[in-house]
Amino acid sequence: MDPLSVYAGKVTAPPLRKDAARNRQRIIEIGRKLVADGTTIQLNEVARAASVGVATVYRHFPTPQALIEAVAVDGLEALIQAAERAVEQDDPWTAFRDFLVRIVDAQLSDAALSPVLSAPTAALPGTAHLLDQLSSLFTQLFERAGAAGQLAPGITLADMTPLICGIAFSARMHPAIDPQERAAVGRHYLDVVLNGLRTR
Amino acid sequence: MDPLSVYAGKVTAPPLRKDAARNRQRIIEIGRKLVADGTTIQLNEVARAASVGVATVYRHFPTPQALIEAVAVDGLEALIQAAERAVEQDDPWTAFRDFLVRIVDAQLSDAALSPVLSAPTAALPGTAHLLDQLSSLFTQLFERAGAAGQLAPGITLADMTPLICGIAFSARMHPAIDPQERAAVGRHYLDVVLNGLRTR
DNA sequence: AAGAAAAACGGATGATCCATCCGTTTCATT
DNA sequence: AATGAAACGGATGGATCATCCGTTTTTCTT
Repeated sequence: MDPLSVYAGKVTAPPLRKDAARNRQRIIEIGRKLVADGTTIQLNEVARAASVGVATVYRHFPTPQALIEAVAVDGLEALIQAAERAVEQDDPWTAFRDFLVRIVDAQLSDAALSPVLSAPTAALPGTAHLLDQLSSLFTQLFERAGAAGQLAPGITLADMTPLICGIAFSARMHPAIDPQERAAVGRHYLDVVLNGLRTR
Repeated sequence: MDPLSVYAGKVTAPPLRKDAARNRQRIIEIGRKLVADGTTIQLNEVARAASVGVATVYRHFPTPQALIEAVAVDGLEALIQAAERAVEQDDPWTAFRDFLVRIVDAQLSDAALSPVLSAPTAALPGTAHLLDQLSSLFTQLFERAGAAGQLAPGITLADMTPLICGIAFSARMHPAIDPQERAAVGRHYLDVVLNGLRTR
């Protein structure tokens, strides 16, 4: 039987070989460190730091962007869980607002998230799937808030991702040293935008 | 007499030699084209396109950032003029708002401006000077609006540059094709933020 | 457990990109 | 026209990128 047909259409790829899984994990770990430090990712350098051949890195992650996405997976899953909890919330506006607080905060504390959330297209299929889930949940939150008459007219779903990423961008640009303070700045900017977004 | 002492403290450098001025202009023209196209700037490539030696490019602009700043000069000067006109405006809020509209629009129509306005430090002394002028004029606009009681408490001068650049970032992220439409999106996002900023 | 097939590995290496250095040319000055 | 200073160009050494292929490791089969 052709392996291609076996996995065709599946999101889950065949399980990795033991050594491959180990190396992949090592690479991601190094990637996480580099992303956190704000260093621009160089795949050759990642290989050296992970004590792994260059080709191994390139096989797993053809581009730095792909590695960043792999690093972002945990954060994306956490956001999806938060969105799932939010859709359970009774009050549409509270659900909407709390989730936005969460997503801004996440972008500021996890440097891998911003590039993934603001990238037009994903490099890894796994990321695309997570982004789809997140997008679908967020759409619900947005439409519920809109249906409850809480959103000013003229605001569309397509505006939300840019606005959220713009807020994170602004907060990152603010000359705040300490992460705590930066989170507060992000929260502040979000409040400004939410004020502007809300029906008055 | 030591040339250093002659020019010490002056912003204006000794006039360029004829050939140097010509080459500098050529290089900037090519740079303008590349920036407009959104291409990442490679100094060797710029040299080739400008029919000039690599060293000539590096002598004038040690980094891509420096070339971008040179390209941005016209836009910066236009913004300074707009700010000067705005401080003449009678109504503090109108002056403030109109200038923000202008600066957002400028960032969206001139791709060289964003990196310069959001960069923490300038690569060329000329840019630093222009940014200082702009900053000083904007401070006046901001403080007048604040003194008129039009700004919500909690908003500081240090928030304004991040917020403005964030708005431009958001608009650039929006999936709008046509520049006209993108300008409208930027204007829209600015309205949202201004709503949130204003005392109610 | 042994052997074979498949999967993954590593790092040498050619290709590409970067930026400096220095011999030559052009310009301004007298 | 001569001289010194300023600017020029591009060859080139150094760094980074990413592929290719001979070797090793794992998994599967019998």
